[in-house]
Amino acid sequence: MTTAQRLPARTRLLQTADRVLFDRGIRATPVDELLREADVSAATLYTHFGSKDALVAEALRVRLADWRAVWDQHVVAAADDTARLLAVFDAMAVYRSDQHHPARWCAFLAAATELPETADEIDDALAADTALLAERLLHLSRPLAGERAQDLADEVLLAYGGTLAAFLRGSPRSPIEAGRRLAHSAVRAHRRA
Amino acid sequence: MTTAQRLPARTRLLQTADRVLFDRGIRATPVDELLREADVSAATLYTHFGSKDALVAEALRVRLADWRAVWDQHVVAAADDTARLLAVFDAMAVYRSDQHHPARWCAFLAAATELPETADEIDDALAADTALLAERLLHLSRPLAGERAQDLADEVLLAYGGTLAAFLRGSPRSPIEAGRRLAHSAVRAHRRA
DNA sequence: ACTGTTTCAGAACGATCGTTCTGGTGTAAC
DNA sequence: GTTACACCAGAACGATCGTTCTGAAACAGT
Repeated sequence: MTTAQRLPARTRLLQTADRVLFDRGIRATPVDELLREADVSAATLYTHFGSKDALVAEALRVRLADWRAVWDQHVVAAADDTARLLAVFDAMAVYRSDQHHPARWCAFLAAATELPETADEIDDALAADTALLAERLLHLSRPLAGERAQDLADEVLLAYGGTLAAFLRGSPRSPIEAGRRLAHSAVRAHRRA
Repeated sequence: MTTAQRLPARTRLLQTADRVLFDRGIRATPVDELLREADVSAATLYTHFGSKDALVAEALRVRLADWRAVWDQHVVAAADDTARLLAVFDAMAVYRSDQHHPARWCAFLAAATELPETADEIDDALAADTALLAERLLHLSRPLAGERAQDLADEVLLAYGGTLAAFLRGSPRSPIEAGRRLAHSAVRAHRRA
């Protein structure tokens, strides 16, 4: 058991937080459980992050960066404007199936629900997620809907959020397929107009 | 201050629970705060409900019944098949603007997020909400999409859930309008097919 | 070998919260 | 007037949890 291959405690904590907090619930997971799973002492956590909330906020920032990268790949790989806009659903499928990023549904919406009126850091992370989605979807909607791009972007954002809510609800069975179809019909509606 | 006009403690508790729990957060609201706002003693709460979770479950059941009634009214008042399917968005607008039913977003999805692995009663309430939505939307989709009614119902359910998630996210600004447009384009897509 | 840094295990503290207990008041039926 | 029931105020208990403290081990750079 050499220490050579061992990742630093901070990294282990972040990975464990991402894996456990957003899958079992943020408030439902006590700090002690994180410490046990990450094999880290309490003192180390609090020297690195200062509080559980700050760890949550940092885990959200990392998650957003990862998600953004996955989404990027699927946008650049898409063939045409429609595929680029709908790439968000393909990215979601890949991101969710990735064993390194389990989650009951959306980590950001879960944080907003579980932790109302807490650290500003967490609100900021949620705002950053929403801003990324809104800006990108608007940008990707422009070539398809022109002046009506904002409406189309709003609709695709709703289809995205509805897909996430469907995971929480457990219905329908294939949320991503339904979400993609929904967004697709929104695109067709705007192209005709 | 005669006692004549005073509602029974059980009713006051349920009304307060509906108003406070789902607006400020279920876990974020301590029992003591409910007791203070309902002007009820702790002993009374526990003789009537047995636990906070049971009170939450009962409040969810009442909320579902109220929501179902409002939705009903809008379905029967609708002019044609399309309006009947989209009536769920009009009902949402009315239900949300009703001062007696404030909420940060959806009480059922919030309960599922805030209280994972708790009382079965609460899971049952969420399941009942999803079942009501799924069955009704499927029924209302039949005259519009025939054999593809399930797909259309899934899509409208996603648009509905996305609208709720948009309230939590704060974006877009007018979620119900966007949700309605989204569902409308789904209907048109299925009518053409 | 010395020093600074990182990390550890584990106990302890303090606050919050759900729940129960004690003892009692007010009201309505008979 | 007594019995029964609904309700009250407030203290108290027990459990959980975030956080801090104590004291020490492992390791890196010089």
